[in-house]
Amino acid sequence: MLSNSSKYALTAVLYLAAHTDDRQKKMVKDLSASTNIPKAYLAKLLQQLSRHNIISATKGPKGGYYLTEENRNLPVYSLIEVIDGTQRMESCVLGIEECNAERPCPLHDHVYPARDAFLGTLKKMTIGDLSRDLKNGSSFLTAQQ
Amino acid sequence: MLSNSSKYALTAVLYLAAHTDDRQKKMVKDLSASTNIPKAYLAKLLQQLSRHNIISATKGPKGGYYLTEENRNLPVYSLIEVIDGTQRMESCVLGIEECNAERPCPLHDHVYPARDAFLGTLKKMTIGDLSRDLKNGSSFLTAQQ
DNA sequence: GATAAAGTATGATAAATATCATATTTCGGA
DNA sequence: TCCGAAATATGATATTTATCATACTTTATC
Repeated sequence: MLSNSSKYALTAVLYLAAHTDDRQKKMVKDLSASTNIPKAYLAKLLQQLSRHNIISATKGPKGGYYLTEENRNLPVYSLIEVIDGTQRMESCVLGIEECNAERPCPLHDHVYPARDAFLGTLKKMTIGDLSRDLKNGSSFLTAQQ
Repeated sequence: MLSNSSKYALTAVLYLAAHTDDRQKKMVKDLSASTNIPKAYLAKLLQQLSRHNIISATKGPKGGYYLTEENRNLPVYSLIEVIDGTQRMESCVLGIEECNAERPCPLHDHVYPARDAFLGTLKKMTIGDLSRDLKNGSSFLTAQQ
């Protein structure tokens, strides 16, 4: 449903949410090792997110990526928007341009309630919200070792 | 959410459901024209579906693609399975292998109810079900001309 | 049975996505 | 103030997905 890029990006950002703040930062290298995401690819994704102010970064020694309080309050969907754009999740399931309640595609009335609930959740939940379970050990980012 | 291929395939099959039966068949060429799906690409998709008995075909003059009663009773999801496989829709939103209720990813509990409802609908509704609205003019496969 | 009209099989090309590599910029600390 | 550690920018390669093309097989009809 999400692109690989979004999956990687979201995983990395949730990791940052659980393990960084203004004083504790993480380098791409370490993030890559912890999340099993290819380093160079991850670097590119993080750069995109940083450019759009979804995450924070400082260069130089002792630098790295991290999340501010502001970053944490962004909805999960804002990250997906930056990486995948809005089209992928929001356009008609059949790809029909002019699909709406007045002129619905055959799937419209049947699947849209569920899909809208799915999207609604992504738009409502923030990065910080999701990281809470991670921090207290009731959710996980990697398979059991 | 669906691949382009699945979107095309589903659109074409719903068109077949509304316009064909054992006696009224449609050639790829006409299907392509009616649905605005590239002809050669559509041909390949229909071949896949035919090979997996999702749709029916007869060769030679007067031949073409069509849906039997049996074809109509297949759930929409069976078509998606053939084209996209099951992975795309059913695997963890974050792509984590071992993600389940006991060891959930951070999104699991929040988005899975909605996603399961979405998938459930695709598995419950049949091609025939969806074609009914099309036939009586209360749903549409193309944008207004 | 010859012919032409259809689907079938297979492979080639194009575009998008995922992945890798490398040079540049910024900045902390000796 | 200079060195190295980090992100940043840019571009190259590989893989997947979408698209096109073409030769082959089956079958209705004359």
